[in-house]
Amino acid sequence: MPNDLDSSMEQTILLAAERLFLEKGFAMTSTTEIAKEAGCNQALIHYYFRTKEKLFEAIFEDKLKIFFSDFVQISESASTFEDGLRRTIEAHFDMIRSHPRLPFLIVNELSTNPARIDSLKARFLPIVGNVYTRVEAWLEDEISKGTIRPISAFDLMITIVSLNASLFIAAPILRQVRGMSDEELERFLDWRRKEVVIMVTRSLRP
Amino acid sequence: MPNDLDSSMEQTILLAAERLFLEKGFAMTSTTEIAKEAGCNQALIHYYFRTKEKLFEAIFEDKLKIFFSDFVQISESASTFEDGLRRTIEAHFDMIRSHPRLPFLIVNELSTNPARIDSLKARFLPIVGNVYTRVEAWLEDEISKGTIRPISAFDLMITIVSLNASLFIAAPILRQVRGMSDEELERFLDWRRKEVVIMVTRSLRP
DNA sequence: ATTATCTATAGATCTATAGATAATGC
DNA sequence: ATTATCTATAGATCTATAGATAATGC
Repeated sequence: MPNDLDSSMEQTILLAAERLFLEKGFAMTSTTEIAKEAGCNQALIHYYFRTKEKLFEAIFEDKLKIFFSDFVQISESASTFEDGLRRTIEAHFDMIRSHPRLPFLIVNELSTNPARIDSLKARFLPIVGNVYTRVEAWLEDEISKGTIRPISAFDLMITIVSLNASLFIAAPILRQVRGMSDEELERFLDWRRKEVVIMVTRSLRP
Repeated sequence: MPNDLDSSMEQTILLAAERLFLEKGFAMTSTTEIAKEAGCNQALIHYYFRTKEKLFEAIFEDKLKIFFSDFVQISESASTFEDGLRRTIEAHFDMIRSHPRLPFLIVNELSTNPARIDSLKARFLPIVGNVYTRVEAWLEDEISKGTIRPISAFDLMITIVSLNASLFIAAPILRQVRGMSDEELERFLDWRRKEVVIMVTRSLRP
C-alpha cells in the first residue's frame, strides 16, 4: 500500500500504540494488538521501531514533553498574585484535561519500571528546574510582601499537581461508581477546576 | 514439606504475591515469579488459588478492605472541628503510610481493568456511603454554625484522598529525582503530613 | 486415605527476525 | 534499486492441568 498522503503507516502505528498504551499501559498492550488497531501486520511494528520498548519510549518521551512544556506557561504577566495563581492552576488543569490519561501513564510506567526514572531525570530536570526557580522567586517576593504565608515552591507545586492529576486518574472510577454520564462528568470536572483554585488560594492566605 | 507451624505454604504464597503485585502490578507479575519468591513450584499456586486472577482478587479485596476500614476511624470524639479534621487527615495519611504501595495498586488495577470497578462497587459502596453521610452531617453542622465555609463532603474527601494518596504514589519518583536517602524521604513525608493538615484547614476557613 | 507438593507438558500467547513479495522513485 | 509490507516461524515466556510422589492424620 502506498503512503496515504501525509498519514503514513508509521504515523498510524504511533497513534494506535499511543491510544492503547494510554488506555492499558505498557505490559497489558501487545504488539499484535497494536498491529490490529493500526490495520497492518505485527512484523511492521518491528520494522519501524525495532522493539516494543523503543516504540513505547518514543511515545512516552513525547507525552512527557507535552506534560512539562505546558506547565511552563506560568502567568507571570498577571496583575495580582491571586490572579497569577489562578491562571497557573487552570493552565495546568486544562493541560491534563486535554491529555486525561497522561498522569496514569506516567505513574504506571515510572512505578513498574523505576529504571526509566533515571534516564528521564537528565532530560527533564533542566526544564522542571527552570519552572521551579521561577516559582520560587515569585513566592519569595509575595511572602516578603506579606501577601501570602510562607510556603516552599516544592510544596505548592506538589499540592497543585496532586490535586489536578489525581482527579483525572480517579475520574473513570468516580464516574462509574457514581453512575455519571459524560456530561455530568464534564460538569463535575468544571466544578473541581474552580474548587482547586479556591482551595489553594485560601490555603496560602497569611 | 510439612506445614511450617502457623506459616503454611498457602500463606507464604499470598505474602509473596502481595509483595510482587504491589511492586509491579498484576500484568507484570508472573505466577512463575511468585513461586520463586515463595520458594515452591509454579503448579502449587494453581493448586491453592486455581487462577492468577483469583489469587490477585483475594489480595486486592483484602487490601481494599484495609484501605476503607481505616478511613472510617474519623475522630468525631474531637473537641473542636479543626482538631477532628486534623486527626481525620492524619489517620488517613498514616493508614496509607503503612501501606504505601496501595494507592498505586488500586489506581493501576482499576484503570487497566475497569470491569473490576463494578464488582467492587456493590461490596464497598455501603462502607464508603456510611463514611460519606457521617462526614456530610459533620460538615453541615459546622457550616451552619459558621465555623467553616460551605463545602460538600465529596469535595473535601476527594481533596484529602488526592493529597495523601498522590504523595505516596509519587514518593519513589520524587525520592529518586531529588536523590533522597531513606531518612530524608521519611522526614519529607512527616513534613507533608503537617503541610496537608495546614492547607486543608486553612482552605476551609469561612 | 487424604492432602500437599512436585515434575512434565499442553496450549496459548507474545516478541522478534528471516525471507518473500509488492509498491515506489528514479 | 530501494523501501514498505507481508507470511511464516523460531524461541521464549506464561498459565493451567494431568499425573506422579511425598507427607500427614487417622
